Amino acid sequence: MDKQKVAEVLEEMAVLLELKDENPFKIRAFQNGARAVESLEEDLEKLIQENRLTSVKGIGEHMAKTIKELVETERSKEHAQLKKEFPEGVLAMLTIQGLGPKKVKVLYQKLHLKSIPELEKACHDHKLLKIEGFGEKTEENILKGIEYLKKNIGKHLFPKAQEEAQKLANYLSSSSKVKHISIAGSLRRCKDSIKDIDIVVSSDHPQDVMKIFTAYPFTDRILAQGDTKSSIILQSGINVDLRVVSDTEYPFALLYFTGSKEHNTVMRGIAKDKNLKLNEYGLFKGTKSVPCKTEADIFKALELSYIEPELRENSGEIEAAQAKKLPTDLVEFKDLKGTFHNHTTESDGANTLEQMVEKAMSLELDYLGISDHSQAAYYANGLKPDRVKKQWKAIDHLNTKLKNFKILKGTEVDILPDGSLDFPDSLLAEFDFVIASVHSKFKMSEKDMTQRITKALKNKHVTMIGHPTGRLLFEREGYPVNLLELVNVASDYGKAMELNSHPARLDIDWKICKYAKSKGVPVSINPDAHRTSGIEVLKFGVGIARKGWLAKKDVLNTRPLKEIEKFLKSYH
DNA sequence: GCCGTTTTCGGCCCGACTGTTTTCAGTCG
Repeated sequence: MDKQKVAEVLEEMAVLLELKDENPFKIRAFQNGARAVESLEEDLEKLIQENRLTSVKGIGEHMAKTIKELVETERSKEHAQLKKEFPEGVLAMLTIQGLGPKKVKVLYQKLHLKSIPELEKACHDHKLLKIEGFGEKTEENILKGIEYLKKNIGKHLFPKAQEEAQKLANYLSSSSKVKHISIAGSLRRCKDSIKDIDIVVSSDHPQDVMKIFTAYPFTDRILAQGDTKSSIILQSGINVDLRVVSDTEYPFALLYFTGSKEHNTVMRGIAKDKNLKLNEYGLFKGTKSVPCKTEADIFKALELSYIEPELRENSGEIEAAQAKKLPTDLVEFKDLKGTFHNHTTESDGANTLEQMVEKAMSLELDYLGISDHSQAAYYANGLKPDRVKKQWKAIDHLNTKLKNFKILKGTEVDILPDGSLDFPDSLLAEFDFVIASVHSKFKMSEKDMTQRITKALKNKHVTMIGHPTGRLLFEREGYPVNLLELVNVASDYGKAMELNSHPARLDIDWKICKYAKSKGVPVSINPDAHRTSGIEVLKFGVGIARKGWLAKKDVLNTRPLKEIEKFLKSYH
């Protein structure tokens, strides 16, 4: 069992202990243990072999034994014992907003509710009112929470779907029967939430390819198997459609199955205007087909500039392609020269300043902005001014030792409910950059929230707003805020906007990126990294930025260090 | 359960909000 898996088991044990109403500090010990394992720099198996597990902070005798057991036998007796006490569905209830372990435990013990559907019915029948501590509002909120979960059922975050798709694509490519292969659909378009995986293959032996496909070892169920199309459900629960076509059909199939549906509809209309017919098999003039070897050829045949897959949402890209006004140099990962918004062990990060810097250097970045939390973020071990100054010293010291790399001193300062900031201006003035974020009091009216954030953005020391809507995909809606107005203010005051690259955030949304670009507001692609591997999520931010039509010049952190320092100086 | 320039027990990040109560428990960040 690998680190990630071990951490997940420990995390689940913490949840089960919570359900059992165990000592809260014991629960936290398991959570800490999980985090410690997950953020291990060293090889877990090596640590076990050399009997050094307990030397890791947060792992004691007991946890070390459990981890060893998990790695060596793939299971833990204690974990199995805990799981036996609560049915699966009871754990699932915890994913409902506003329902924690205490309430779930009562629902299970008093009403014998064992799953979300049972809970839903009980709410409709007003059975919860009988229990002390539960009222009408609670029932309403639970139902709302269930609604929200249902809305997102069967959807997956981009990285999860991407990983599964890539694994499967690699498996298929290893067959000599597969000539061309591409991941298509919403994954290829870099959408932030993915419903299923589409793969397009060209082959002279479609039946063989289908056999190989349905024999994929990580298949849970085969839904359909034909000569051109087969569908399976993976063990991870993701649906996969495979299309197999001939080599000549391949570019057309790829275009068609990349979509979007709306984009395809307009494309077919354009073909029709030229007396042509476009479908997944080809482009036809009467019964004669127009030969195209690549997607680019198809666009050319329709007198359009090439449209990158990320842009194919029918949101103006076809008109722009007709007018030859599409951005030609969409941002790429290699364009990023540095990045902001990174946490260290000073606040709630899992890795030290040194480790974060080392990672950034390995990604060939030239600068890294450190922005630990401010004092109001107690839960995240936010820094008081004296600790900020200590960190500055550490950064200064490390900077003198670094060649061709610079650490920028920043903060992720809390925006307090009245729009004021969690540090005095005198302190803010001394940071290289300031990210201002909302972490509290989400339930404000849109007007009040917009005012609150606007006030923060207007503070002359603030560089940008962090995760501007606070959304967590599939978990929580963002707070209500008028983003267009925020972008307008950013434009007026010469500020930047953050594109938080965390796959569950991807905040601001790609649609807002487009608006920011139109207003000349630079977008900063930030990782919001809480560990070294967290910096790698920048690639997802790049995907969203591309989707939002951002070219290299529209992204703040494609600028070289010298330019960035000049830009940041304007905030002093 | 983990930790300790406090060595074998006592402390472990805090505060706001909500909905339930009528003084507070549960949840969240």
